[in-house]
Amino acid sequence: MTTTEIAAARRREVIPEATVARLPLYLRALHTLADEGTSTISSEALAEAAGVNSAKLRKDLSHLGSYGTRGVGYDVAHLITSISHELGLSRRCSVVLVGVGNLGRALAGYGGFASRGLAIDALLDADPALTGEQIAGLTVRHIDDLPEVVVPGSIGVIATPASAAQLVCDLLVGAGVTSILNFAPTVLSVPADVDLRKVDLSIELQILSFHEHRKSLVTPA
Amino acid sequence: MTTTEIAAARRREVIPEATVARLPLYLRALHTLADEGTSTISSEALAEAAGVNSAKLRKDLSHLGSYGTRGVGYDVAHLITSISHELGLSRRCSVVLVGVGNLGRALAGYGGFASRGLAIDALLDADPALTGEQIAGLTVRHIDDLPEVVVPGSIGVIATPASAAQLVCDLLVGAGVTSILNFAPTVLSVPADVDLRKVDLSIELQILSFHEHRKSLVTPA
DNA sequence: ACGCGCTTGTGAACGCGCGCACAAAGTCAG
DNA sequence: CTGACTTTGTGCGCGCGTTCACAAGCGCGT
Ligand SMILES: NC(=O)c1ccc[n+]([C@@H]2O[C@H](COP(=O)([O-])OP(=O)(O)OC[C@H]3O[C@@H](n4cnc5c(N)ncnc54)[C@H](O)[C@@H]3O)[C@@H](O)[C@H]2O)c1
Ligand SMILES: NC(=O)c1ccc[n+]([C@@H]2O[C@H](COP(=O)([O-])OP(=O)(O)OC[C@H]3O[C@@H](n4cnc5c(N)ncnc54)[C@H](O)[C@@H]3O)[C@@H](O)[C@H]2O)c1
Repeated sequence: MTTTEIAAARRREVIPEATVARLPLYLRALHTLADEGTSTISSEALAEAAGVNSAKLRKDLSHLGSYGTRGVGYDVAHLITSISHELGLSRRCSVVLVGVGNLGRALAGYGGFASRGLAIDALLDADPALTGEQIAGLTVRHIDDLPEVVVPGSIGVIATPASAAQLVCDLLVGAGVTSILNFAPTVLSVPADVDLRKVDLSIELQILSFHEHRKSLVTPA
Repeated sequence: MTTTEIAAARRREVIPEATVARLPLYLRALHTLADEGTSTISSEALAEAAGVNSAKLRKDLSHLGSYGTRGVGYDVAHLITSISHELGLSRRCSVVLVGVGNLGRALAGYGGFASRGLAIDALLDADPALTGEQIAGLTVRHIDDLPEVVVPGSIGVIATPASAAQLVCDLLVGAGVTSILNFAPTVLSVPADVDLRKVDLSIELQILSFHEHRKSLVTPA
């Protein structure tokens, strides 16, 4: 890290969580725009492409300290660099996936991560029958090898059954992982310094089910 | 729907979106408790199991109009019935999945939905080579058959490449679907009366990447 | 050089959700 | 029956996030 970057990090205020969650959205829209040859874009147009309010977009970008030009808009290439750097995607980010079942295989074979600086670097499973198998160019290793594949900054992904999730989570934390994405439908407990996010498909469907149910109540068949 | 239910729906206030998102969490914890033979539980204990604040839990449940007993707690079985009904899970909810690729297959083979009143009823794909194939007890049908498999109240799931997502989305809306879950990394536009939720794994990883990057800044190696 | 029109950046108001803390309400023992 | 204990239901204040609306800033045409 250069001294310039350190200074920039100090100067920069803390970025609101809600903003962080939208930066990847902007980044995707910007990549699309760049591919189309667009070099400059207004907050209005970019907000439209990202599906958000333009004032919100401007406020979000202002947190980055990346300045647009009044009367013109934002420089697409500069914004991509700026957001990528802020998200830590400039230097490739290592991802360790635990649980190579139905979901794990789909994730391992997915190309959408690598294209944005994220790459799955290791596949782990407790099933001896799976270790050694080649999936998407990676060799499945035994869960006991976890400490060997974790490097500082690694992100852990849990795709095991719910019953094994807390155990695997503890192993990850023990190996030094401080950022975990959990697909198992369980509440996991982690130390305060570990970031834990979850993706729960059942919950998403149940939320939709709720609204569908509500619609059927106000509009009785 | 009985007149009692209509009356209940009228009496019940509108439930905050944040509460709706937590009901499935409570429901899961309650099912676990019921399986263990617990018949009564305090808000404190249930909140612990669901990983939320107990005051928040009580406020959430108060929206349901389901009353606990002071000094005792909540009746587990009654709460399960009450939440399930509120989420519209009492009568089975039909799910139509479009796009039987890596992710679509994983979803189709997943048993976690059916166990909670949600069941995938139809698999659709545009690839003629896939139509007729049996997956998880269902026959893959051609996307052109969409109108035939959609019933009132169906939930649509999009697991196609991003390039086809808006097209598929329009087809779903055209067929009468008003609740859609999208896995493709694109912004979709839908009429105002359609509920659209998205699950974006890349975004989750990028958010974790951001925090990991931040940690490395304040603790320079 | 200068003003016109466009776009950014942000001040301020609003609404929502969270969590503390407590009164009301019910249980249970004696 | 009474009193002590337990747990619910909620009033209230706080902080975050969203949005409107506008002043400040910049480029461009003339
Ligand atoms: N498949 C889906 O579409 C889907 C959808 C929603 C949620 N999920 C959740 O994602 C998780 C994985 O789902 P799946 O369908 O891939 O399950 P799966 O049973 O197909 O795969 C689980 C894998 O985890 C491995 N495993 C078990 N214990 C382990 C341990 N202690 N350490 C390492 N690996 C271990 C198993 O060997 C297996 O390969 C589950 O928690 C499931 O509830 C899956
Ligand atoms: N695989 C993953 O782990 C993963 C992770 C994150 C996001 N996603 C997203 O989920 C989506 C699906 O991913 P995937 O890996 O399963 O892709 P995939 O290419 O394996 O499967 C896509 C399927 O959609 C079908 N399809 C294409 N156009 C269609 C149309 N117009 N109508 C109906 N079906 C059509 C294809 O025939 C194919 O079977 C993609 O948008 C991807 O970005 C996938």
